[in-house]
Amino acid sequence: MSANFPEVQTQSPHAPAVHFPNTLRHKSRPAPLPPTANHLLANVPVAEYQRLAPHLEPVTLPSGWPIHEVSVNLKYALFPTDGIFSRLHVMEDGASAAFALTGNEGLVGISLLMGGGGVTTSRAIVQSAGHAYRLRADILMQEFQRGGHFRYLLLRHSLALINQIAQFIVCYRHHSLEQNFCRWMLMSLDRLPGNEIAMTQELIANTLGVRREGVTEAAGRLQRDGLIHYRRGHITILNRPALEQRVCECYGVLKKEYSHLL
Amino acid sequence: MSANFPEVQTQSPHAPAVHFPNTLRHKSRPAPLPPTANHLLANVPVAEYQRLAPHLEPVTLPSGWPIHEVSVNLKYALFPTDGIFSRLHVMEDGASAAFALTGNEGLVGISLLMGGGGVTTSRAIVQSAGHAYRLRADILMQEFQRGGHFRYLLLRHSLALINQIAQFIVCYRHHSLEQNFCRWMLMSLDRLPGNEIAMTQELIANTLGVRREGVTEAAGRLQRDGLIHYRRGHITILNRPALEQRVCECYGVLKKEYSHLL
DNA sequence: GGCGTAGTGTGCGTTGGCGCACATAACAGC
DNA sequence: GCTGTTATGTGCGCCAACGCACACTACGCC
Repeated sequence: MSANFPEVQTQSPHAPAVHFPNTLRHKSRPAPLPPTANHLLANVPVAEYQRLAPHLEPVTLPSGWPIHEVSVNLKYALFPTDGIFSRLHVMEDGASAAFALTGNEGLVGISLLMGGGGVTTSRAIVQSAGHAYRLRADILMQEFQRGGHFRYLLLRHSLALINQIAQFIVCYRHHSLEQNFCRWMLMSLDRLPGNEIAMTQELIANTLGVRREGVTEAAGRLQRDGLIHYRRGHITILNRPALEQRVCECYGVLKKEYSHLL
Repeated sequence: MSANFPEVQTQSPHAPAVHFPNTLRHKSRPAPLPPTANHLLANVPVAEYQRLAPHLEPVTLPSGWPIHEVSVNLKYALFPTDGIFSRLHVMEDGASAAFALTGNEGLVGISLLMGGGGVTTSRAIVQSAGHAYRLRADILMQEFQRGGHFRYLLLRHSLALINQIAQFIVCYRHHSLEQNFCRWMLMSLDRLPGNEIAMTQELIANTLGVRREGVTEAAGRLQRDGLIHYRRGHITILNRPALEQRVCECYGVLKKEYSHLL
């Protein structure tokens, strides 16, 4: 719990337990990446960047860390440099589904920009450990109000987010569990350095909003066909082209949308 | 096809045929509603409103009218005063699902604001005939850039839209066809004057991303239980409280979110 | 190096929604 | 009123995903 982490903002004092194996902190080295590893920050003009830079504080985010719960007031926005961040909509009975997945192409904390006062309506967690730079809400807003290129970038990213969520809708609605799973793996892979994803099938199931056993079966099929290999909590992609063959169109659409951002 | 209508912007010259029975134009009287019947416009401060007012052109929108297709450049944003507007994400094979439903609380044409250059990634159609005021893209952008309260309202609405789509995700994922259907009816009803919705089961099925027969069955059950009555293309809600009993939590969540906007 | 827990495998029966193929009925236009 | 079209009703078989129950096993920890 070093001061490096963004303040945890939980609604209830009895938030679901989240595990932070000590090893994780060893595995992930101190952030070697500059803020410009984040595509948004990288594209901010120098004049604007110089105003922001002093306020960018590096944070290390271990896998499973809850960035924020529902109905909290955000104090910071996060600009990831590596790792993956997942936004989940959770229902009363605990059922959930991810509606967005963000890496170093975006930011977490949209509701700050959009006049929501930073009040969240969803849960955000660290899907894959990584690093980010956090920016105080007031500094973010101040720069956003100035209306330079920074604002353009943030709005443009918000639009991409809307499109991503809309695509998730049809994907969840019309495609099979296996296709959802393939899309999720490829999207994750695009935001990770290697070809391995560290995540339990249970968590994947929560992310996709399906049964854990369903993930087991799909993963089993894909392993049998030699596309992936997995062991407790780790998926290794062996044959990415074959995976792209098997995924639904949604992956391609989202990837194209993402490329437009650059 | 009076000049009153917003210019139709189709990608292909062979867009799917849309029917406009002449009667529809008779049923819907000439727009008696002022621009301020739209909640966004109603809340703009006078000084800003006076800049916009000269550019607001009334349009009449018949049921089924395609506001825009995918991949077109929007020339106008629409501020509805009545009627319902539905945004659909369509896939290659034609399968679709609505990801948002907008009445006089919002606007259609978000992508103009968000730096997308008004290039759409979805289809928008008129679900229930109504009226709107259209605003030229350049005027909209100009006022948006000024950064007054108008911009705040537009951003706030965009956030509500994001939350709406996210809620749709879990609703589609975890709730039954019948619950989706009930939610859709209640949301539509909230945006309509009477207690009748004019829409065929075929179109409802496209909106919800399910089979037409599934809608027939669900509607049959609800009619048998006395909650609704329907005839070719018309649903009348007879027992709204019972419907609210039967709908999933999503309706309540969305309604609450919407009330925050006011 | 054993122990316990968290993660995974498997096998049911159940079911909601799909796809297809028609039958039937309501309404619009003449 | 007649007629053609468009909307709705119904009955299949089928299958993906569910819910539950209970193995099994890998790995982290002491």
